Amino acid sequence: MPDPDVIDLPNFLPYRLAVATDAVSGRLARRYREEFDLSIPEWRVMAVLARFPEISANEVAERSAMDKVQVSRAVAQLLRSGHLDRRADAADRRRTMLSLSPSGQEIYRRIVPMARAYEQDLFARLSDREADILMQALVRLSQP
Amino acid sequence: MPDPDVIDLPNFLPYRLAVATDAVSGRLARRYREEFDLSIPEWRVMAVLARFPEISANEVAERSAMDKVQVSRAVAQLLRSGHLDRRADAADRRRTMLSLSPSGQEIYRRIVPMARAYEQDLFARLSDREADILMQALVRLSQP
DNA sequence: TGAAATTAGTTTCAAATGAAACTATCGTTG
DNA sequence: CAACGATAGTTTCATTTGAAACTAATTTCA
Repeated sequence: MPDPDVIDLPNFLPYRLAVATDAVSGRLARRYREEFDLSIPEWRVMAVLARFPEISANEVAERSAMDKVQVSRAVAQLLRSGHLDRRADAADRRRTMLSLSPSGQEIYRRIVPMARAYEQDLFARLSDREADILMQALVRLSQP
Repeated sequence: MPDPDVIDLPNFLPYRLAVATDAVSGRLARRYREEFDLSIPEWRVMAVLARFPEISANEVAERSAMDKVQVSRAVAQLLRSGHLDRRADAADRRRTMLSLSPSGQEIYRRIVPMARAYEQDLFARLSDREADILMQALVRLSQP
């Protein structure tokens, strides 16, 4: 019977969640880095732009759970490595419209199977029902 | 029906996990900081020492999913703020035995109800069965 | 209209983090 | 027992990250 005055870290939800994310993100980050020389923020930007081409940096931020500073830095790096194209918005010259360059599309095309396979590897540890409940629980925990 | 060539970030498990952890840890970190002026690594060290008094820094690292550098830095800070006591191990003078100081115990005693209440707040978003499945799923995802 | 407030995005500076090197002590074995 | 390797913990240095300040363009509204 657990002592109510002492917290058992391995059973403490925020800790367990952080440990799981460290493990899952860590392995994935290593693959992005080794196989594609991308950081996770860079990958997120590419993933958003693959799904929503020609959007602004701010819209990328909204769709990737990153702030505008993170996006700005990831975009700068992706421009350096040639995976992104950027053009000024004629209607509002503060905004810049972003999209994957041909090289970015090519890399993205190669990332997708790896990312899917990795995700499948994770889901293989769970039954379908457990996976559903997990995904839904994570959404609930994300709410403010 | 989902496009197999495009990944939908909000439904991608590693992303959803990272977003949930950011939310959960972020809110908690803010409270530790505001109410107790502690970082999460410092809190982890204290939580481990409350449960396992008089252990070495290495043992703290093993029990807190941190590496020895993180533990060393957190311990240094906790010594500065007076929440930890440290004494050399007579048998092995490389090791130092750590424990919560009276002030550390006092802080810990005040943290526990806050941390439990916060965790309860999270679990309140889930049914008991969902919570069980979530906790178990997180353990499975943490495995190498 | 035009000054003030807002928005998009970047840069700066300080603090946090990670990897590798380092110090000190201990254990092992020739 | 002396040299060598292993272990506990710290420090250094480079990179990453976060918060705030900044620039440039746009919108608001007196």
